[in-house]
Amino acid sequence: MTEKQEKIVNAALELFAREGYKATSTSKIAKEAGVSEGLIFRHYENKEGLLEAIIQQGEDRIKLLFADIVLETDPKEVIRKTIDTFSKVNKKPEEADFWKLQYKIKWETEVYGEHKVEPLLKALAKAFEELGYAQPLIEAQLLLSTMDGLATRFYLQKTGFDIEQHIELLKKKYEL
Amino acid sequence: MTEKQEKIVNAALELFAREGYKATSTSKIAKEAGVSEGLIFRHYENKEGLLEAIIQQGEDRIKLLFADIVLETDPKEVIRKTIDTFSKVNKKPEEADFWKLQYKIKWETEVYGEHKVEPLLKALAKAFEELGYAQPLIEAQLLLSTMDGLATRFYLQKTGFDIEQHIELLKKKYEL
Amino acid sequence: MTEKQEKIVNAALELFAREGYKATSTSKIAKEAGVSEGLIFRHYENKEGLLEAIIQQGEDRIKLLFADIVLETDPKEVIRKTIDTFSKVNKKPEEADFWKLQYKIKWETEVYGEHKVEPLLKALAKAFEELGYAQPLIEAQLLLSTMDGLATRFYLQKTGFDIEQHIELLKKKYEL
Amino acid sequence: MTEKQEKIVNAALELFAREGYKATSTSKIAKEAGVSEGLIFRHYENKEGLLEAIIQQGEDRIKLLFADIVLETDPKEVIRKTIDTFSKVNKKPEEADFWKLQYKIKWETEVYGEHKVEPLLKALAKAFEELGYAQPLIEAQLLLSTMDGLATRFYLQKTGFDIEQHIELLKKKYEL
DNA sequence: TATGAATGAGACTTCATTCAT
DNA sequence: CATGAATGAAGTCTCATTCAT
Repeated sequence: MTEKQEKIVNAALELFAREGYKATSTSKIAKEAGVSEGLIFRHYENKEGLLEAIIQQGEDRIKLLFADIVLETDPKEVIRKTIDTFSKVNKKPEEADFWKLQYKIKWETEVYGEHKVEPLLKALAKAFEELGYAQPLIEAQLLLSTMDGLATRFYLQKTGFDIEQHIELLKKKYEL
Repeated sequence: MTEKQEKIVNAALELFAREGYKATSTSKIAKEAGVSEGLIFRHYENKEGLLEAIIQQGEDRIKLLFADIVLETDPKEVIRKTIDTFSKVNKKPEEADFWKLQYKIKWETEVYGEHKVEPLLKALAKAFEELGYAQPLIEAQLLLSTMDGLATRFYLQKTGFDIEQHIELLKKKYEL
Repeated sequence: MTEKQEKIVNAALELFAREGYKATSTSKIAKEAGVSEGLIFRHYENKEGLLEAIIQQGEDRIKLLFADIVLETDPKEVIRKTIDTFSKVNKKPEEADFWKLQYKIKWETEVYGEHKVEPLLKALAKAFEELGYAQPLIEAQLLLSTMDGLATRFYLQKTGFDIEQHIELLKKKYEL
Repeated sequence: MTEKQEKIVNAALELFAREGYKATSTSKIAKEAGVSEGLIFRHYENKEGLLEAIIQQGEDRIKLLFADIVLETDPKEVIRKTIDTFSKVNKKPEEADFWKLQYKIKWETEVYGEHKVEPLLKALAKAFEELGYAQPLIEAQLLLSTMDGLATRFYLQKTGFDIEQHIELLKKKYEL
């Protein structure tokens, strides 16, 4: 990846996250990246190709994040790490765009991206099972949904939404 | 609202919900509505104006839905009704577009629309307080977030996502 | 066909004939026609659609020209009229663009457009047969090819190429 | 001419012949030739320069082909050789692109290239004169036009156009 | 010699919006 | 009220060409 290529990806990531994929023009991306518009297409063929490259990057990053959790054996630890990873990640402001895009893009592409969280879901379900929960899979899905919902608020509700308290409450509910 | 006006709104609602606001052209709306493109602008001045009209309609409808809950005095009933209203509404296929748009538009406009749920949030918080929960407001927000997250999955995860089971589990957690 | 539509077609015809289809930009057409570029696409969907409309027009016109010949019963008349129609047509300067395009477009689209001359070919073959020529179909094809070749020179050879003399010679060869 | 230069010319020849000059991008040529795009411009300055080089090559080749005919003294032989050369050349499939381009390029550049056939034309006219034809120059031009027309069909009419029969008929007409 | 990143102009096309009818 | 022709700006993408390496 050349230097300019990186600039393109960064600019696109920021703009897609802020304004949305459709609402971001390639000329805006080029201007923001300080690059000629044509270069985008030399490297990515398509505006969509650019998006896909960014999404792919995201997927790799997510897998990396979850790898640690999936290998964990203590069930309580699995749940705790899941919640913590999620909360930690959202707090790094320099990665905010990246994560916001992951949520936003779901609604623009209408692809939920189940497979991305599949390993995590399985690990969570197993953990809940070991802890004796009645419906471990549903339980796991519910937890992930709750965190999805919290993220939505976190990213869209401008006025100080303090996610920390919700995280704490959530942990208490799972006796962590 | 004339007959044609209604056709416009319905077509726009469906298309905005399915394809997104930005991705829906006024010409597509006109074609879908069986109306000339110019007519849209006679009635709504703007594409944005059309969206606002639809959002306004939505707000009215949501207020109506919640009015009943807000007046409820039994705290457990408040929580139960909140969950049930949400689950009932998502199940009516003829209203699916309407609700989907509510979720989708948040991400396109980056406006969470806090005020829409404010009364419901207050009622829930009061209910949790009366039931002796330690952090009633956080508790209320967490519940709403969970339902937001469930809706996201419901609307975006194509392969049979059975929301019913999650609803049941959720109720159990609140001892309903 | 509205007034502006006609202007578009005329400008396109002229430019396609002069510069070629590929080498003519829609913006040039719009400018030449005194019309906004967008209008071209409202009426023709595509640059290609515009070309097709023009070609279709041509086909209709050609059919009309040939209709007369095909109905002729005297075999010598059939051949004479074929040659004369061809020579007359090429001489009208206001139609030059139209005919030039017919020839030029063959090479850009790589479609010979056999079907266009099929009825004429049949009529010629029948005429040659009645006149006792040994290979009437080949004879007919050869005549048409000769006229194709003459047209090529006529349209491309800038310095005075006097087609009249060739026509006369051709007629003599068929004893007309 | 280096090896890569040859690859460029060959690729360009094929693409220009198949798709046309305007419709062939330098990037397509580079890809087809297995060469970097920049190299084309190191060797030819221009896309147009590349075309001219190819055309020049063609001219040399044509002169070579005709040299033999021009030196012939027997008038009937001149005519026969002209027709045969033309028919032989079109039958070699590995040279098809080369010849097709000669025809095609006329229409894209609107240059008939009279000078290329001038010596041949003169030789033919002389032959017809010696054979006592009334209008030897017109006669010569007519013959060349016929062959032009046949070539057009040969190159553009996909469904089996058997040029052999036309050649035979043509010869008969000149009592060869 | 050869590459391939980079560019700027311009290609085709879509879009929201206006306006005469 | 309603149409649909018309527009100008902007959108995505392609292209010939340049240049540092």
